[in-house]
Parts: sequence; C-alpha cells; structure tokens
Amino acid sequence: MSTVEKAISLLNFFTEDTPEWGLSELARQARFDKATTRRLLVALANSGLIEQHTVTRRYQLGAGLLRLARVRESHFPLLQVAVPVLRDVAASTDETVHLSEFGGRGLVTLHVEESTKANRVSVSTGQILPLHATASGIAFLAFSPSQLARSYLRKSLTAFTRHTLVQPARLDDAINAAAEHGYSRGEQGYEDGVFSIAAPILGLDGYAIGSIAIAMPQSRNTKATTERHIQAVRGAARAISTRLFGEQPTPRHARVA
Amino acid sequence: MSTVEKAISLLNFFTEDTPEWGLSELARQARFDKATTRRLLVALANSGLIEQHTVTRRYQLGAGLLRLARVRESHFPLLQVAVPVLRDVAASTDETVHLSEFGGRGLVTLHVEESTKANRVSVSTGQILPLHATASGIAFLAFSPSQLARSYLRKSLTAFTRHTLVQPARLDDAINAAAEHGYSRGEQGYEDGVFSIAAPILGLDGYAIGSIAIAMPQSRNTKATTERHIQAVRGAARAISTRLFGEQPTPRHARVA
DNA sequence: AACTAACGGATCAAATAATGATCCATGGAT
DNA sequence: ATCCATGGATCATTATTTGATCCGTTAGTT
Repeated sequence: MSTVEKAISLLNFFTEDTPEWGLSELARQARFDKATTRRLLVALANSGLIEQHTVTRRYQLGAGLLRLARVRESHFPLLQVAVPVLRDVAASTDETVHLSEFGGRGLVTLHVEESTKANRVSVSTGQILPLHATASGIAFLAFSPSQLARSYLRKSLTAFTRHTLVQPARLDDAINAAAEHGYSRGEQGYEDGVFSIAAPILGLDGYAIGSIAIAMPQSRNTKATTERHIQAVRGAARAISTRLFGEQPTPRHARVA
Repeated sequence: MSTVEKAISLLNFFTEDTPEWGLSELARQARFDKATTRRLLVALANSGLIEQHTVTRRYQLGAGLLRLARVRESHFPLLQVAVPVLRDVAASTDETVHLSEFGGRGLVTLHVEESTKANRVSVSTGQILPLHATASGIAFLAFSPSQLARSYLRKSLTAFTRHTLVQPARLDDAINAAAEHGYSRGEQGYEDGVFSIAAPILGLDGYAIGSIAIAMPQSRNTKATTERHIQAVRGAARAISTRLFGEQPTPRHARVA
C-alpha cells in the first residue's frame, strides 16, 4: 500500500454514520501510527480534502471534494442522468432501486431510491458491493474484460450467507447466464432474505461501468412480477447508457472459460 | 510538498475545461517525472479517485469522489442549503451571485448563479479566489483568526489589475472596514471592470467558513442599487449560517493591527 | 513500406521522504 | 489532586519514492 493509498484510505472512514473523527480514534481504526495518521491528515487538509474543526480539533471531509465531484459530474454526468431513471423504476415497481459504479476496487453504491413499502430493502449510499455475492456484481462481471472476472475469481470469495456463491464453477455459471440474458439475479447471496435483479450499464467500449439493481424481500419474488422487473431494470440500464453516450454501446460479454 | 500532496495536486488539473489527461501531457504540466506521475495516478486509480479509460488510456476523475462528496454534503449540507438562497438573491438582483468556501489553501468557488443580463459577470465553479484581491476574500479575512489574515499579508500580494490592493496598509484598511460593516467591496481588484459585494458565511465558532458575493459590471455600481445589494448579500450569508447551524453565530472579527 | 516521434508503461540503484518510539502540554473525568 | 486519553511535535532509523533509461505500440510522415 503506497503512502498515497494510505492517505486516501483514511477518507473512506468518513461515512454518513461517522462523519467526524478524532486523531487517535482514527489512527486506531485505520491501524496506522498516530504520528503517521496525523501527517496524512495534515497533507489531506492542505489539499482541501479534509478539514479540521478549529475548536473540537476533529477532522471531517473537506470542500475540495465538492469541487472535484462537480467537475466529474459535469464531464460525465452519471448521477444527473441516472437518478431520474432510477426514480422512474422505483415508482413503477415500488421496490428499492440502486445504482453502483465500478471504481477503484469495487462496486460503489452511488444512489438509492427506496421503496415506499414498509417491508423493503434498505441500501445505503457509499456501500461497497462484493462482486461475487450481489446481482449488481454478477451483472458487472458478466460484461467486464474476462481478465478482470478471472482475476476476481482467484481472490478469496467470502461467504456472506449460506447462499453466497463461493464455488468458482457455480459463479462461472451465474456470470455466463448473465452474459447471455443481459441481466443477473442475486438470491440472498449477500444478505439473507434479499432478492435482486440487476443489469449492467455499459460504457462506450461495450464493457460495464456499473450496474442498476432492483432489490426486494425474497417473499415478493414471484414469477409475475419478476418478469416485469427484469424488463424494467434492463430498460433502465440501457436508457442510462444511451443518454450518457448518445448511442447504445455494443455489449462485450466476458464468458468465463 | 509531501507525496500525498503531490498526488492530490494532480487531481486539480482535472477541470471542466480539461477533464481528461494523457500521462505524458499531465506529467509535463505538473512538472513531475513521467514515472512519478504514473505511480501517483495508479495509486489514485486504485483508490477510486481517478479512472482510466480502458481504450484511450487517458485518465479522468473517478467515482469515489461522488461518494465522498455525498458523505460530506449529508453531514454538512452547505450546497443543499446555500444554492436556494443564492438563487433567490440572483433572482431579486439579476446579477451573478457566487458561493465560495475556504478549503486547503484558498477560497474555492462552489456554486454560481448567473445573471440573465447580457452584460454580466461570469464566474466558473472550481475557481480559486485570491484572498486579497476579491470581495469574497476580504470578507473572509475580516472574520478569520487574525493569525490567518496576518500570515496571508506576509505572503506575496499579486497585483492582478491596477486596482489590486497590494500595499499591506491599504489591505488592512479594507479588512478592518469589512469587519466593522459586515460586508466588503471589491472594485476591479481581480478583474478589470468587475465590481462585487461580499459577506462572510460564519461557522459555529464565529469565524468565516466562506463567502457569498454579488458580482456585476462596474458600470452598474450605482448608489441606489448598491445599498440593496449590500442588504441582500448580508441577509443571504446570515440565512445560510442560520440554516446550517440552527442559530446565528456570534461574529468574531479579526482586526489587523 | 520504412522511418520517426510520441505515447504509455516497466525497471532499479540512488536519493529522499515516510515511519513510529517517545516526549510534551492540555483538558476531562474520577 | 490525580489520572488518563487526547492532539501535537521530534528525529534517528527505515522503507519508499524518485527519475534516468529502457521497451513495445501506435500514429503520422516521407
């Protein structure tokens, strides 16, 4: 892990739940030396990615992030384009719909539109989704350069539930099925009782850049609705690609051998 | 400049105008060695702050930034709170209004609502404003810990126009006037022909966290309108503080000796 | 088709910057 | 009044970053 990666990894400790950190607390959590942590924080603060409250001396995310996020969004308006589409899908299905993009080392959940039902699936923004255990991940892998899928298969496949696909062969099957049909199913692979359907959002090169998924309680997974959900999620994913690039990219499957 | 700061400084080359960079091009611009630049970019990419286009091999800002910006905005909803206020001011004055926040080493312009007039001032998001040459900067300095103001006064005071305040004594006067009246004027200090009025947005500790400013062509700087603009910008700045913190912070002036 | 130039990327000895044990001052809590 | 945890500073040791140089590709020119 390079110094730069260490510094940035500190940023990831700042979440909706813990948006502020004291120095010692953060050092302990990140398992860095206190002095090291401080130096990294100071560097981040000098760059505007972190700010320090002058009174409490606690650290929080800085204004520089807003600026950079704006630049990115103005160049590549994923959220701007996708959020209305997600909203439509959420409205027409009344199930939780979420968008994730591949960035760095995993699928980052960027936006969530929740169902209005009392019994619904809650997803929180910022969550990193494991590729092998979620519908979103499988959909993404199915349309990724096969090298990526394969290198991922070699890594440790954590079992989050009894249903998580941990045998490489079964994961291959799931990926191949997703590549063939253009969508994937996740049946309690990450969290018990959650069923989801996902489709990949393709980039101009035909490879997936992320996914969109509908998540619902397993109990609402009925034949009749599922078919509608598949259509909705595939249509939404294609709409997002088309609006982003002005055309529908030609999919590039990644069959795993 | 630490390695971390170097890496993050690379991010700042990605702007609305140049949102993509090739490796060599960026290395030249940043005056880093090509190998160094690449290592830094790879580290940033591993962390999700940068992404590389698989085909063109060019680099652009990554999805991780969106996530972090969201976390910050949900913890400290400056934009969410301020944008509607800016919109009101822009609508009622029909002049360009912009919001900046102090982060890292300068005032970062976070949002702009432009006038609908043909002859208007254009400000672009992401611009870094010099503290001594803009109304926003003076307003900020006037309500900053005096240490900050003083250390800034020691630094080189670049003259952007013939009107830029470069003599420390005159800058002191401007800061003191702003501290006294709660707003500042910028008369062509940064760009010729631009007149602006700014007020500080105060944090809970009573020190400024940023500013809000109205900018217009010098020709429209008339006594009658100026008084209205002063009221508008002061009211807006106070409204933002109040909505952010639920109370109006007690201002802490920073009289310069 | 051969040549050139610029590109992204990889390598590794030398140079430099990061590390962490240790110390200090401050502020709550008991 | 004492204790303990905090944020911050120091500096010899250590590990990482650096950059000259190399390589294979691609795109433009002759």
